[in-house]
Amino acid sequence: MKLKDSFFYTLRENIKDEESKSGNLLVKAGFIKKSSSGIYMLMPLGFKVYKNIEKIIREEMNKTGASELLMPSLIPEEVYVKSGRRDNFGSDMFSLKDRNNRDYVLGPTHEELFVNAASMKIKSYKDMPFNIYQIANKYRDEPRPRYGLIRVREFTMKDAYSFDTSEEGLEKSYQKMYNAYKNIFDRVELDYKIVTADTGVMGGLLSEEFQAITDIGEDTIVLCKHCNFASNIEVCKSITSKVQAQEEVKEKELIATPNIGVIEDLKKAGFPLDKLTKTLIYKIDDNFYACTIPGDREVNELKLRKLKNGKKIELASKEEVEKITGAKVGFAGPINLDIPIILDNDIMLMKNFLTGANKTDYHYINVNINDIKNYEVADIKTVKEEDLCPNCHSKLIFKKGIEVGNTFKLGDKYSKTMNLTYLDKNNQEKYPLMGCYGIGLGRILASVAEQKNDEYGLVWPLEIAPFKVCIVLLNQEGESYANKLYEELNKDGIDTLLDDRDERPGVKFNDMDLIGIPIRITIGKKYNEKVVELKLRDEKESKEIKIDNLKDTINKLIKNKKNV
RNA sequence: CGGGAAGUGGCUCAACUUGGCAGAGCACUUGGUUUGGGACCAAGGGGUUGCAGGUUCAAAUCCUGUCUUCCCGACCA
Repeated sequence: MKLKDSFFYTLRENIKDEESKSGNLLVKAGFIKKSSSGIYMLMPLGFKVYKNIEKIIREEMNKTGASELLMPSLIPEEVYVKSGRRDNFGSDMFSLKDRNNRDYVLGPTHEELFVNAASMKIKSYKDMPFNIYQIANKYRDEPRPRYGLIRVREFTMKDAYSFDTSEEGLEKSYQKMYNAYKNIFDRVELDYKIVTADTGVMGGLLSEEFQAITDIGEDTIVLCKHCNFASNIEVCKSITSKVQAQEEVKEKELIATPNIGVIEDLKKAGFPLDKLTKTLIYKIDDNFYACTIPGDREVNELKLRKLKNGKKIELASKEEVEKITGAKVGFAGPINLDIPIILDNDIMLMKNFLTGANKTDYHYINVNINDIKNYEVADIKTVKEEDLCPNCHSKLIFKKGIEVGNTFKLGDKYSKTMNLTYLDKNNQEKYPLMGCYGIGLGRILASVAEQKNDEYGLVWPLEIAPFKVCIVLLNQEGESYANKLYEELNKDGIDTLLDDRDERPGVKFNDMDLIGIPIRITIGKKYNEKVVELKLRDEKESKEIKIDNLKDTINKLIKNKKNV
């Protein structure tokens, strides 16, 4: 790209509508432009980065032997009704009608169509394993798009689907993808962690997320300081950090606690925090449960819902709580309740603790497990930082992450609902075992931008940078040399940009810094002495280089960077 | 969906409280001087103030409605 006669622009001021660092920088540097909420145009520079990411993904996918294909975006609604997922997606689906008043949706994900496609081949156990994938747009009407390209409504995703006849086969296919994903995220130089996660609307057996680490991450990921344990907080097992209390068991006692309902107030009233518990009434599908946890903890609704195999979980309303407990909100407790009681496993280690009395303005103190009848014990609380690692019992730390990739072992969930079968060796009808594997291209672009920038702008990793080299032409006598260098580098496959604009040096330097080109060649004052300058975007100082050595140096730089 | 904020040339914002010719900086055009980290001088072009309605002699400004965008939350591969 020669800047003079091409569609290149940058903005000088921050964009009001883009608060996230990546969103702001990408718009300012002319990589993207918002079209409407959660929908963006990819401008030439952004499209180049996008294509570089796409290329890496395609290369790594093809290396695994997967076959690329392309699915439509417009899909009859019926397809999702059949698989039972129409309701799961609800209003997250963009839906529309065709001229004959038939219902269509814009595909939010493509498991169903891939199963349909797979059925073209799958007849016998001999037809597997295989893996098919596409790089295509997905549409999800997010309730709240945000952070530039991070959470959007139209986005490009690479989604792959593997089909196997056995657990071992699925495991093998899964590992292949898992390794390909590691290669991909290593090549784009993302700082990421792989965590175990919830299977969510995908369903299935196992889900692992590839999380880019950044402060604006929407997920909290739990890491261990010592071992390699890593989990999304949603599913992170909580092992107790409490020790069994060693005191004498006392007799429970009803005490008046007028207007002191919430934990904060109980603390202020002088009750020791380690004796406090709280009991929350949850409604899972249509059943109520009382959940008692230590006073300083939070219930993990996902874990609780899964414990009861529920579809929908919500806190009971004020009215429902009052009806169930016979007391105002704030005084619920596990004693004398008519609904199932779930105690967090930490409660089992406590003695002489405090609970609500199911009587307005009263609590029990010195409650012990024996005072509670018909309870169930489970891990229902959310882990905290400094909790113990379920794996090695060191301390846990938290980080924020953006989910840039996700791998699922689906098992036979979709082959069953969509009735995809094959005949095995014994002429028995069986369901193939599936895996599905997604990567968000825009999210990679945005996450890298979010992680790699400085006060001057973006700092792209070499392999996905829109251009690897930029030539800043400051001395008109060097013009023909600049053009020659530009042609030669591009011919050698080194994507190079030439800033031949009639601008002041400061403007050129600032623009090149803003758009984050890794290698900068300045043709300036010393061109007459056959010397140019070379500066790396992520280094402060530039160095002078003889023209004769320039191409060698650039080649070496690119080679070395790749190997690192 | 709940809470908050904002819509004024391409961008960032002022004028709104107290109604009276719609402004500045950046960007753009022309001329000149400049030329190694976002130059300077001069002269220009560009806006039915998100949209609709109302009040008024007069509305960017007051009132009503509506749309859009962002932020916090809820939700979410």
